[in-house]
Amino acid sequence: MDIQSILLGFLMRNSMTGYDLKKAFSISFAFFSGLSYGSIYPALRKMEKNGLITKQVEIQDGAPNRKVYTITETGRTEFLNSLKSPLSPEQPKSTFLMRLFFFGHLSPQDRKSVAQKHLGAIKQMQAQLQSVQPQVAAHADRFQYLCYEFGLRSLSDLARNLSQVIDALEEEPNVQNQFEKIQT
Amino acid sequence: MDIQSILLGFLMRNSMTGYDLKKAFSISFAFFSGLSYGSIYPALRKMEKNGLITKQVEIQDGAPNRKVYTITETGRTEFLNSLKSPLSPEQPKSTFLMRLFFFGHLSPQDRKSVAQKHLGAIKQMQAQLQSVQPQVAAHADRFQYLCYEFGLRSLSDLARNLSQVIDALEEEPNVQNQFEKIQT
DNA sequence: TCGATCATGTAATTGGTTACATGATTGC
DNA sequence: GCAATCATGTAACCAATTACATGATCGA
Repeated sequence: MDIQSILLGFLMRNSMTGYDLKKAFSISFAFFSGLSYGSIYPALRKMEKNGLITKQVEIQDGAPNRKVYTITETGRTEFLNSLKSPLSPEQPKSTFLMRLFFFGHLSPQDRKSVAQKHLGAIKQMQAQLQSVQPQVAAHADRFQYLCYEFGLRSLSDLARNLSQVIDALEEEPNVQNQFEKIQT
Repeated sequence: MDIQSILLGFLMRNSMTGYDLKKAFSISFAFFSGLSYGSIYPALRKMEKNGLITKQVEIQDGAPNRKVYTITETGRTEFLNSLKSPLSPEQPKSTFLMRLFFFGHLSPQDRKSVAQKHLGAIKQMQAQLQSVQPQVAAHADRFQYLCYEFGLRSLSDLARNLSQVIDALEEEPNVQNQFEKIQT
């Protein structure tokens, strides 16, 4: 989903300034995307030029004038089409996967350490996401709450998947271990 | 993992040309990353300048001269450090998640259709990945095979997770359904 | 008085992709 | 005779980030 569709999506509900938009998805969208002013303002300008949104300027004293953007009918149609358009296939491009690929170059201890640290980080994210449950429940609509649950499940799936890798690492084809097995 | 570390990782085993490198990860790395010449050649040049690799030129007749790159001791150290460096936290930035966030703007039928099509695409990827199992088993080392299994599990986790969303969509708070429930 | 909030925007940089340019050799 | 493989590279472009620039007002 490109920046344009995301901005349109938020503007479907309310007219907003670029500043408001940034805040809006810093709150509810933070988990999957973080957009900066450097991409928002140019995008808004382009969308206005293309007739997807209109601008009303509110003159202000101290601060720069507020530019409130409102979605047009064209914009609404465009957004709804983009929502129904085929999803690009998602690649499981995990940062961990690339490391694992080269794990043969690390010592068994280093492998375990890297993997375990990563698992720790994931569990921390999980805990953090769980802790915001009340806020999400209070503000999200039904589908946004499904998003939240989907995200939580993704994280626990990832944790489980990683744990299985760690288990496999433990079963190191290790001379010492084999010896011990015979001994006991 | 940046392009530099990936290239170094492949050069750890063999000296190679840019062309070889592209082939190497078109085969084994395809699942998580696709790099183009437009990024490989400049990267190699930069790495040579930084002393991570050295170049031997093999004069050729027809084709452009082969430039075989070999990793240096500095390069090896750099690579091993990057392998042990902390992993950047991975965001579950799913293309589907962003759609779901705005599902309130679609009709129940459109929602189900979008979600189900996506599930279909994922199952297809799964089948395709399963079908290359023999080739992977033949060429991958132990850790690369763990990668493969990790990837497969990620896909089935994703499929299961999506199915749960679809189930939740079925339980549409729908007047018709409620009426039917009372009737039966 | 100091930091946060409101509010806009640009410039430099990053990290890539795609398309273009060249051209011999080998196998079908 | 035509496509694929070998082999290099550049130029244009894209989508985004980060840092910079400006400046008032309000609450602790």
